[in-house]
Amino acid sequence: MSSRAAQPALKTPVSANGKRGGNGQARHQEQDIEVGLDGLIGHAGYAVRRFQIWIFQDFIRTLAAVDIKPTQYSVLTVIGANPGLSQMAVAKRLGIERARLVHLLDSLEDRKLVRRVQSRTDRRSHALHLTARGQASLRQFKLLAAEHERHVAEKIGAENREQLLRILSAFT
Amino acid sequence: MSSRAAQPALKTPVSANGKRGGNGQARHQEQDIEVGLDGLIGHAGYAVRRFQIWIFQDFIRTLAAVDIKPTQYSVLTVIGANPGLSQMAVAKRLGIERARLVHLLDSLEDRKLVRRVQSRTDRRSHALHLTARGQASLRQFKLLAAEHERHVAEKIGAENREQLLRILSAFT
DNA sequence: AACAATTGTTGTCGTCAACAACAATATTTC
DNA sequence: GAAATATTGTTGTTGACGACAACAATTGTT
Repeated sequence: MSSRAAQPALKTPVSANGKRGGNGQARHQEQDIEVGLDGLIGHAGYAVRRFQIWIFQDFIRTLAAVDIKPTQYSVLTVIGANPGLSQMAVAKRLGIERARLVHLLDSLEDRKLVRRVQSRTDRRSHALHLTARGQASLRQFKLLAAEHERHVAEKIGAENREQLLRILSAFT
Repeated sequence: MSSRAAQPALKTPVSANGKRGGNGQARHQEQDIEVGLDGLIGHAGYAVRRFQIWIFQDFIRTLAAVDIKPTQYSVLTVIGANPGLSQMAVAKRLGIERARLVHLLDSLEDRKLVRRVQSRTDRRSHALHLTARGQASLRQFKLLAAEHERHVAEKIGAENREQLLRILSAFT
């Protein structure tokens, strides 16, 4: 571990401020002081959560001009690769609830990127297709997404990114 | 569903066709058919998101008996390692908004795990401390969190987990 | 034909991030 | 030292999101 005690240490680098030379002048520099994470370091979940936040923010920023968020991109990509899928199938594949997918598709349909076509084989379900505009747009989105992916590579290193994809390939 | 789920996904995107009449009998087995992710594979963000969902669910499940969620655990850990921190400092360190931290601390204070002590050097701020009960509880939480971490190692492999932590160490 | 399951839809609830506004207090500036 | 500015904790609002529950229409099952 790094510097600080791993156990219930009552002393801490941060609170030193309170005891030390104790003149009443407390300048607000607490923010600069190193705050120990203790047990949090070594937790995969914490690192993954922080990384996921970063990566989503970069995706949103990179695709801000076209106003496409990660979930929307994933829906468009799956429909583009598998035209005619039902909403249930898309939801299942992406781990989205069908109730949520309804709103996502409403938005994408409003933007004329997706069409819900009544299925002839099952009148309950809708066959999902990209419109011509949706296909053209998706091509552009993919270019921007590739740029985002380059940002990731810059951030963590190209070979680290490869390793990451390999390690997490089971979750796709 | 659609008769033959559009296409065998991984192979040919049906794009060009669209009009292939041959739908025949529709058995509802679309769910079993492999749905291609196309461009989604190779996107770090997608894999990371799915993994993060899995890892949080396992954490919540593993610590369900003590009713501690990931964010609560991170707050307790940081306070335990750095007693006397202000709410602002904790929020900044963990990337939580201070508005959100208010509710988190309300809950933890109700459960007698944390105490907000009025700071003598800055009457605006609260010095955060674990109660005796909070310290004892945190020790138990850490044991359960370690068990969760073992689940992660089982899921992706111990050395893959190590690599992951190394790759993402910059985000902690 | 009666019953059960699936699909899309609507709605509610709880979590969470992102803001905005505010009172109390602290710091800075003149 | 007084006024202007900034920070801290708090409350509230908004919107995205997952988890559920209920429902009509339709399909599958017995």
